[in-house]
Amino acid sequence: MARIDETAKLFKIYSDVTRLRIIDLLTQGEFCVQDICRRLSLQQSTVSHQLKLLRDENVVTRRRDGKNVYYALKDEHVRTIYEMARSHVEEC
Amino acid sequence: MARIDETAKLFKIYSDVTRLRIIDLLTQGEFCVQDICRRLSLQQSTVSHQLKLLRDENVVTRRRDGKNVYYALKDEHVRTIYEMARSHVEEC
DNA sequence: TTGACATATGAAAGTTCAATCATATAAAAT
DNA sequence: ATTTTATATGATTGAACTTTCATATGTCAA
Repeated sequence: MARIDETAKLFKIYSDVTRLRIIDLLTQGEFCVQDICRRLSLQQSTVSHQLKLLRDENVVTRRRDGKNVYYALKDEHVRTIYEMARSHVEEC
Repeated sequence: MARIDETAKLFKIYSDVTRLRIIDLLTQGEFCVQDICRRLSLQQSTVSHQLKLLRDENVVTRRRDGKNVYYALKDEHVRTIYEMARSHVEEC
């Protein structure tokens, strides 16, 4: 039962369009918050809130460099999950 | 953009504990609505509503036999996605 | 040390979604 | 035909989630 809860949680973090757009961008590399805002036309607050959720679920890593904070996908796992889902969607 | 929307939708259908419990049960075979209710201790209405969502997203198939309606996982795709997510959770 | 820029975060507002209730439809049994 | 059993579904309520607004925190430059 706890296993199913965890699985639902895994799917949930990827189930929001804003978060998925951020993840999609991060497949291209590391970006700071501003970059993400500009590229995706999102408010800074929205992005920071979603990045916090992604961080809490170990989807992204955080690195501060001066005033900027850079985010990147945590590991290949994340990339794999995203790519797999994307390719599954293509097939339909 | 439409691709990302579709991907989010795919993740969303798997992101609810009740739906995931139903999917988990259906990995064992075909069950009618009542069976699902009994096995998972859920109300008939709850189960029917969730089965409708799963049907709309092509996760399950429906087969009527007399008064009963039997549901099963639509294809191996669904099984693959679920198994993959589960095994990913195990690793953490 | 003050001002400017970047990010984070609490609270309120807005939105989506699941469970429940009531009821409709469908099939079989009497 | 009517009752019983199984399933589906519209409407409502309540909870969970996302966005926005306002503001706080952190870093650098002047």
